[in-house]
Amino acid sequence: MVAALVGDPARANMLTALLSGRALTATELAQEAGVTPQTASSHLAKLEGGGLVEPEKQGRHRYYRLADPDVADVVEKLAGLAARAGHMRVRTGPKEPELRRARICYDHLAGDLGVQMLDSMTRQKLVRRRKQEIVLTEDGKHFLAQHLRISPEMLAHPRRPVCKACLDWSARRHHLAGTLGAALMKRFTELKWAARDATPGSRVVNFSRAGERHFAALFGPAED
Amino acid sequence: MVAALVGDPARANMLTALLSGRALTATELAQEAGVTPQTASSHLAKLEGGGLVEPEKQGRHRYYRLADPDVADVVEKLAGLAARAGHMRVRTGPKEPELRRARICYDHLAGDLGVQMLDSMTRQKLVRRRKQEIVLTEDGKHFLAQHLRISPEMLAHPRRPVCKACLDWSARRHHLAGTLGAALMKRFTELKWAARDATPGSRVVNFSRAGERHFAALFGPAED
DNA sequence: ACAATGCTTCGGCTAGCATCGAACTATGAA
DNA sequence: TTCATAGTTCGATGCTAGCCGAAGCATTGT
Repeated sequence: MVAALVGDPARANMLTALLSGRALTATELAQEAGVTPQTASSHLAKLEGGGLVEPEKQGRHRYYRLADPDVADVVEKLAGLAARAGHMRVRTGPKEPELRRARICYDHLAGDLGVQMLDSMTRQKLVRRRKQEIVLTEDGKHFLAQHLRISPEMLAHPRRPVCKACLDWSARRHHLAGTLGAALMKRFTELKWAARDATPGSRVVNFSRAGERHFAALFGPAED
Repeated sequence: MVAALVGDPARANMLTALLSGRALTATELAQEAGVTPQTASSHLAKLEGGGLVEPEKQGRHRYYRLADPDVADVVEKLAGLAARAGHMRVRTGPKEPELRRARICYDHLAGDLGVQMLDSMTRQKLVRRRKQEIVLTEDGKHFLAQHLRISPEMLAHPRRPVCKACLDWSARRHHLAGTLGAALMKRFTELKWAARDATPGSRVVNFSRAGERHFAALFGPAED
């Protein structure tokens, strides 16, 4: 029975954490639920079996998201009933705004700006996307060479792809990984458009005023 | 947690039995759930504590009914999800055929006829569906104005969408909610095509002979 | 190659809870 | 009153399922 799945407190916590629409890793969900990773793994297997969540593998991470809007709808309504019965749940607030905006994911740009960049590149036909696959177009090569002094040779690597879609945890969209994603981040740093936060262990990326302007000129959001 | 209450099979059976809107006695619910009266009593106390059901004492009987339409809605949607996951409930036999055929879901039409209507509207291109989203087409606006005297202005609402997919519990498909779903049901009632069952608390919708004919003319099933 | 990280599987422990038998209260009928 | 029926409370039992420690894969990074 599906309701039994939602009934367990640990699983309920996971589902409410996923209500934001973001995809979360198994360990993050374990923390949200306050259980060890082993336990969380078991819960997630059950949720998946019940069709409530869907996994997406990404490297050695496993991102989970709600399977479909109906599930979110039911979980919300259930939470509503629970609230009315006096059983209010603590609301998870927005954690760190600057972390959502721009951060390092491995070696490339993630967060809202990372997502915006990939969106813009797609719109400008610098890359072509088909499902998870991304390829650099001829236009894209010219664009990179002209504006950022990035040549195709710099992107060659025996084992790593040039372009790769990487799931973003703050926005629930993809951003650009691969050697191109890394090269772009490296160039932004060299040009002093952006720098990783000084705090050790922090993944936040701070853009300078000028950097933000230049970035927007190249990869600004869609204008409606 | 409220979901845990619905999670237990015995309690879930009781709640689905109550979905008809009728009030049932404790012993009847015990039979529905397939447990002894003692066990049922304990379950009912819990459901009452969680605000899901409300008792009404009458002589030496205790009638239980669902506490309010929101509860019915959540239980239905939960059952819908369960059905989709293949974990179809054993007990969900055609207990009440007329309930499966046509009933009120908040303020719009649900059940087989509700699903059929949305299907037909999609097929006739009166609405366009993209995933969960439904939009009224120009054809649809003309159709509504011509056959049902429903104008787009009547559907405007600051916060409520015109069209919305709502998961149906008996059929495991979607039917039409939103201001359009409500307006259609209202018009059916005004035209005396259909009327809510007289039994207090019942959610059954009865179509008249003529009403059924008119409905079929507009939203009849696909002919193969 | 090796180590580190993310996640899963396995085994055993434990707590919670659904279940029922038996006894108790309350309403209604003779 | 006495009996019958509806429903509850109590106590004992047994099963399920959540939980964690330890160990096993898989992927990535040095």
